[in-house]
Amino acid sequence: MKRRNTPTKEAVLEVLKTAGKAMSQDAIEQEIHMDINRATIYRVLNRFCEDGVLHRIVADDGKQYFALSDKNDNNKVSDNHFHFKCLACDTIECLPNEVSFTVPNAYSVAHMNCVLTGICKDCS
Amino acid sequence: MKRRNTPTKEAVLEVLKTAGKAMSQDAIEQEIHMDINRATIYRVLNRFCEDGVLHRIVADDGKQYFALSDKNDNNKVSDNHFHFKCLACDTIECLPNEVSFTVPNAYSVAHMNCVLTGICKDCS
DNA sequence: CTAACAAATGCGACACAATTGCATTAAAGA
DNA sequence: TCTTTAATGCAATTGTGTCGCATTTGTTAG
Repeated sequence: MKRRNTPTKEAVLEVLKTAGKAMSQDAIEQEIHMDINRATIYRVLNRFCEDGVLHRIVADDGKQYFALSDKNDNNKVSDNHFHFKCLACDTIECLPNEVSFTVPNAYSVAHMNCVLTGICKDCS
Repeated sequence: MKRRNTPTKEAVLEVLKTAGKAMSQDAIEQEIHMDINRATIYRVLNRFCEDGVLHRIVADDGKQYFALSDKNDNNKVSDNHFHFKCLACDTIECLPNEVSFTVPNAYSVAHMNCVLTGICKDCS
């Protein structure tokens, strides 16, 4: 199952890079100046998540948002940071802060999804 | 808009108290031994959230889960804790750990939704 | 350059969570 | 008991995300 380069993939990545924020499928579709099917965009986004290019955030509106994964020096993906959803401009951005937590004994954590909601610097 | 006591409200609260965990609408409906409409359960849950009796967690499956709000000594609601969703038994519980975080200047936080996913103590 | 294979796409239908409008029922106070 | 209006049931609707299947297109081998 080798991946192929397609105009759709490039366009989606380009939009996300330009925005510098997490975006939902419909926001991406609006921003792309091409006619791409909804299902295709979802499939592209899901593949990017599988490949570690993007990571998925589920906001408290129940919707999925996608943002570029930042890789550290060892090229290891690290997405254990907080996300911030602004109530005013309705965007989601990745905060630099790492999430620090401890869990009780015998619990093991595979994944985290932490979203803070409020007013961002541009809207305050 | 004064609230009234109804069998539905009592039943929903009872189920959540007994479970001691966060539950979704369909899980609550299954557990209640009455025939209550889906929309009604949602309305009851939403009212409880408005009144601070329950708090709402949105898991990374995009679904809403509801749990009793724990109030501290001053009867002030404090729901700034982590939630843990077990992949094995598919339940969500409130962890005792408070979420500690800092946000960049000029950001203000109104609400948080932090869910850790993994294997809980009963399933490991 | 062409042919062949399989990944990617478009389209429509579908599944599911959650909400809403409206008519009806029932809780609570007078 | 009567009145008021919050709460409920029902059906329809909205919105997000997925899936099956036929078609297109990227990639590689010859």
